[in-house]
Amino acid sequence: MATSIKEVARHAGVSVGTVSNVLNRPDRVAEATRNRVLDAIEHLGFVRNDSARSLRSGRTNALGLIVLDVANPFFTDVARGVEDVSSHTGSVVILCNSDDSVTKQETYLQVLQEQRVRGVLVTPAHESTLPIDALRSRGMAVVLLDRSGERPDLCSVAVDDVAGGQLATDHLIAAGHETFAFVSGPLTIRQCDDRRNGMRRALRAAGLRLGSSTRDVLVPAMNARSGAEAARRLLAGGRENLPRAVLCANDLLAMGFMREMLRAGVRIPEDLALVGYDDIEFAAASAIPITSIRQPTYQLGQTAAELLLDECENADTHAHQQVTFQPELVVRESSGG
Amino acid sequence: MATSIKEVARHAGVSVGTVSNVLNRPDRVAEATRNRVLDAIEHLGFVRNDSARSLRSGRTNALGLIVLDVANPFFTDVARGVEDVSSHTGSVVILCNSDDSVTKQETYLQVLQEQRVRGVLVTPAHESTLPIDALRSRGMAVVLLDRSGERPDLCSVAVDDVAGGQLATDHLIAAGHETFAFVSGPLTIRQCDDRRNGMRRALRAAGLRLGSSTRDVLVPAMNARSGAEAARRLLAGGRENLPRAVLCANDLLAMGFMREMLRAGVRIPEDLALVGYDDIEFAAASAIPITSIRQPTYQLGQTAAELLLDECENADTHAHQQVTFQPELVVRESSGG
DNA sequence: TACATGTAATGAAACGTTTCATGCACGTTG
DNA sequence: CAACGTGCATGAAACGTTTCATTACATGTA
Repeated sequence: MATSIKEVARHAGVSVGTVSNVLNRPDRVAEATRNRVLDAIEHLGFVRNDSARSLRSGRTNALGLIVLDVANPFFTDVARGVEDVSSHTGSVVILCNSDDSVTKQETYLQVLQEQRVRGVLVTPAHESTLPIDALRSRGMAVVLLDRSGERPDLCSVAVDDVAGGQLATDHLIAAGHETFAFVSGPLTIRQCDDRRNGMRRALRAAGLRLGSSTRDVLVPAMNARSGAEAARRLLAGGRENLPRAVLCANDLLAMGFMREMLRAGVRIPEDLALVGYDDIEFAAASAIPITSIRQPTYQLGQTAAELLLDECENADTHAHQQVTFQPELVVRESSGG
Repeated sequence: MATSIKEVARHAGVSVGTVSNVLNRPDRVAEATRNRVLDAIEHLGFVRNDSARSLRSGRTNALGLIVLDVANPFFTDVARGVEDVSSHTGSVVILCNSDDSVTKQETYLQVLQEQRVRGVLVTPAHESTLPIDALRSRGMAVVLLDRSGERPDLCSVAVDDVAGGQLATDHLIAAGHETFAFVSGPLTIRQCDDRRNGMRRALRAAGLRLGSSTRDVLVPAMNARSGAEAARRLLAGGRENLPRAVLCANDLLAMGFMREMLRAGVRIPEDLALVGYDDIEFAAASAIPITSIRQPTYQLGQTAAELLLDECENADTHAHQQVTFQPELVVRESSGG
């Protein structure tokens, strides 16, 4: 079907070895010969067969990326960072959504091994333990995404969610507020738990008694609908008992929360200051722009890809790193500017 | 390095052919032998080498997906649809962002050919002509994404943007409005142009004179910032000259537009009815929920992947299809409910 | 007993590369 | 003139599978 190196060789009147050299070490071939080969390639429309290439050489130029769900803007940006880095090195990204399912994750790991990818970037599914040593022994590098240094013999890249929670809360404390609430999905989600801990740490540091100054409002999901539910629950306790400052575990929650509060006549930020998390594009575009915590998601992907590629290229000199990025406070109207 | 079929064969005391049969046609191998081989595979931690597999068989199980940018929620959902379908058939998706650059697109097409992917799903970069016949002649199936049937000998999947513009406008006309504006990015973007044409068609059908009843507000980008700019430009013409109904070419524009209008004291929908496009998640979550046009993005990806796989599997019976999905109006507060 | 039938397993060729030891033709040096 | 580099090109082996013609053996039938 497709033309092979052999046909090119025949057409150019050289041996296959020479064609391979033209492709891989053009400087070792005399100019006249090289041109003859290049003409033949052009003329026949020859395209290298990467399967043969990597079968023989033992290395592919593909990377695996396993995320929970690309439809989540967080992972989308990460994916973009990964793809940009790897495209610069001529590598190719195989995209996998695990949907936080251990089964899917394992299936994909198997497939990626069969593909003999050079390495995988993986956000481990909830509660799963990656068979990292088994992967390693098959020559696959592994970098953890969005999980901080659980193992020192591994590269990982994450954002410090405790610091983020703290940052947001410090901002609210500085504005003089004294009663707080944390609106969040289940605390079994690591991000939620970390952000909550950051909040509590900030409150303690400010000398506030946790029991009386703050409360948690836990809802089942991390979307706008759940945010609205949280607002209704607080409103049910009576207008006079509302907290003065609220931190939501992500921006979707904050948007739903805000809408419900406004509808009930609560003024933001005058009556209640609000801070979200993630700084998605829409946080700035909403009717009352939302103060939020920005994470360097794109950079997260970039860095992870760079670490992985370094581990592949320079296996001997490579030093495993646990990179933790610091989040950033973006102040907007919802918290009083 | 990695253990091969040969070692498995030796360990199980059979020939390599038998191991291959256990892997590919287990029913042709006697149970006792099969178990012996499976044990050996388990014991040695053998993982098939897909490079060798596809070199020999001439077919891979990889698909190429070239989009303009996965960071765009539209393409993210499409990608999700593609990935779900292909994972069911054990295929793998190679993700490529062309950033609407012809050069990048060509680079990726080259790489995908080298990978000998079974086919590509591609949103062609602006103004580019795909070398479809060349791809075909190398055995690669092609399905166009988000471009409607330009060629009858090709599968394509798209959403009818003209119908969408019409749908949105009919809704505004039905509400009794008589002065309109279309807020949009450059009309060189096909989606913008199509949606505008749909709008004009609806206006004409309602017997309105285009020249006096509607105007275009064109801004450089399709984001919230540009939406705000469009609003300021209209406000500069005097409050009394504002249109009564506005269609924005996407929801981000609509969000920025709305914010600026609210800030200027224009009431939505009382003073001005607003309709967006795309129905992104945040359209519903915004302070005044935005009426929008929903597109079946996930389904778009699914269908495209299915068409591609059918073209690969059943090359002989496959009939090329140009699928056009119909968009849907989602009415919310911003247009008066 | 001889023969056909069917089931299992075998062994080697082939896929398209890369790699490496080898060969050849020159020119240079002692 | 012999010996030796140097620069290019060659040809065959190897990578790990799949595939297929062939063999081996057991069972059933005439």
